[in-house]
Amino acid sequence: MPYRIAVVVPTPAHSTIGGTLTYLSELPLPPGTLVRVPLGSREVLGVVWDDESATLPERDGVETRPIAGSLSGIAPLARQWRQLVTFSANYYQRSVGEVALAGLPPQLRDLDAQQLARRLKRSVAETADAALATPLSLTSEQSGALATIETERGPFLLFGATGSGKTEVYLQAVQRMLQREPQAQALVMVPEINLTPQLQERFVARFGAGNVVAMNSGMTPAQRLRSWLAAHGGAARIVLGTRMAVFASIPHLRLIVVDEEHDPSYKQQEGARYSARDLAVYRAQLEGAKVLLGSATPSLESWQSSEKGRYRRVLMASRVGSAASGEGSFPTVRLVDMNLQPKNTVFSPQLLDAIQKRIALGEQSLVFLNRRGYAPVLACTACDWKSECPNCSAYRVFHKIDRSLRCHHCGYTERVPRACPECGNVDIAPVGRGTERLEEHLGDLLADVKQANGEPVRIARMDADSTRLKGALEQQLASMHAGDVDVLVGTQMVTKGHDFRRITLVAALNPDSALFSSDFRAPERLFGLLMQAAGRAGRDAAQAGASEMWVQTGHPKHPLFTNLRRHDYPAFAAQQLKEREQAGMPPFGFQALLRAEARTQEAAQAFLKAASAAAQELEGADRVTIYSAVPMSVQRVANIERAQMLVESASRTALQRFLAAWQPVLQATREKGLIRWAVDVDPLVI
DNA sequence: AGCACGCCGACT
DNA sequence: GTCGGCGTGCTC
Repeated sequence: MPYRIAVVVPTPAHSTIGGTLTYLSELPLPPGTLVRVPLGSREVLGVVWDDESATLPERDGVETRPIAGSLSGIAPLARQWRQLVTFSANYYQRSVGEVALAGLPPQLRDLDAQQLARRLKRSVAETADAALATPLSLTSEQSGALATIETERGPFLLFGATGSGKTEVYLQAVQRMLQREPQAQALVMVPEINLTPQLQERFVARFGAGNVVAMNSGMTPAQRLRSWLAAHGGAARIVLGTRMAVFASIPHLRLIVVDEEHDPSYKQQEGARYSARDLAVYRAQLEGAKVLLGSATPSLESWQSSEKGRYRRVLMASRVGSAASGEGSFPTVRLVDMNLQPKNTVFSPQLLDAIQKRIALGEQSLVFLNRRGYAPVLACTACDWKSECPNCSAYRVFHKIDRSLRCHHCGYTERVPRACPECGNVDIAPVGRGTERLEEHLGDLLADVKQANGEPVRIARMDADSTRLKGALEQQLASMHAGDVDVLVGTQMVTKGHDFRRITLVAALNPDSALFSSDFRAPERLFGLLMQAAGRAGRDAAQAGASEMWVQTGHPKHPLFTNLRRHDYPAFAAQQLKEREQAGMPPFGFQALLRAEARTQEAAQAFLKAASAAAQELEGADRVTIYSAVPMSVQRVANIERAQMLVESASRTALQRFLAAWQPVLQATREKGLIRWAVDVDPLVI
């Protein structure tokens, strides 16, 4: 007598299958069991789900089919994991099956029963521990932070300056928890895949390779399966990964660490657009685990939560190794008023002079500019031709190294034409500058400058282009550490995490665009970026007081810089939060975006307008504001037109209710030429 | 998302 | 006369 079971299958959000499907099974399978089921003409991986009201009605004419098999070697996924998936699917407006299957390693789908059994056996076999590094001794601030984390409930916002030793706090918080509970597991998340190797090294040195597994998108399918099985089986005590790791199956999860919690990389930007940081807080609550968010410049959302007491703020103000917690242990911020410089000055004489002094001292400088390539546009000097991308509403960037024009949106690349394609004029010139041109320009400016030993100055560049090849990043980092570079030019990539001990000067050349951006989060990002960049200078406490952060700006009196100068994040946050509150912006208001992609801009907007009109009829529509449909800032990418529409509410619950009611309406809305649409809840970029 | 079914152009 | 373009629609 077969049992009827509810199963979630991988279907995208707006297919008509949002809930569970009913299958037949000879055995009663508990929720969380992995099963293979027939779906249409193919066989897919599914998860047995809690049979509640979400099950789609079994319709006449559609026969209920038996499951094809179950993955009996793998323990069912825990109730808390299923709850996390269900919550995420509902909150971010996707199907449960899509979120569930996206959270599982892809190989689980592809391997047959024997292959899986082999992998399982192998994952159990290995646990050999090398000698473990001993914990570092702690500053009183670090000990205090640990004590708070031990004794209170959280969530915790570890507000720690760069260099204050947050990583050691994570390590010891994990260590204490693992020692206290023999089965306990920890999840440690980092924003970028680039940052995993160095953190992994530290965790492996402390806890042994057998206890630590990594999870990020750079791993091979086989590695991912291995890590997943080790975490799911409980053998891996520590899971270290990027945002996807928030969905890892960790049955005895007791502690979650979110490092650099303000980092926008925690927001997934395709498929289910979840915030791994927000889900970490939710998951901790589900599992009864502690959660620790760490940052020197927290997101204003988290900061506001700590102001209101929803999060417990833990402060670590001073750098490890500094004599006292005085201002002197942070780099001095020097603002250069570019209004006083000749127009189009790239390096002010003061900054150039300061860099030369550092070179003479044998110290390193870091110049950062958030734009890669040689020049963002190439233009004809005779007619109005510019290097537009034929497929996107954007300019192709000039890369001098391989004389190419590259579109950074769709990847379309061509060799630079010899002459203007419009008028034949041979004089086509770069406009503006990126890191390549900056490196070249700096080379000219410092051509006659020598190091103390009489050798010429060594300038290097580090950005997504220079580190594309495998091993290139590691090599560049190594030459920085070895002192083989005097001045490093780079994009924001260089400001993240890397521990450059010899840098004593950091310069931001032109950060002004963020001050007056239409994106209300631009100042928050800029402040974080500059604080991070400043944190690169003087990581060695001995030099910290003598190091400098230079900012060239046309607005030296701007409050953002005033607060930067004082290293005063709380004052910056207070000022920003006041503005946000007055404008009803997050975290005081809640937002969602409806995005549409279509053949034509008209079709994309027509869909949004129809959705808007239909929304007026819905219950709860009076508690949200729906703005007009507008083209996205880059309106066309790869010949697809894009438009979006903002929905706002003063209440998160009201917004959620509205979105849930809107979903079926959106699914029913057809528009000729529409390619796809998606809802982005709590969008980071508007 | 896949994968089918379904109706109109250039080829063995 | 068929192979194949990708437009709509379904999957327990």
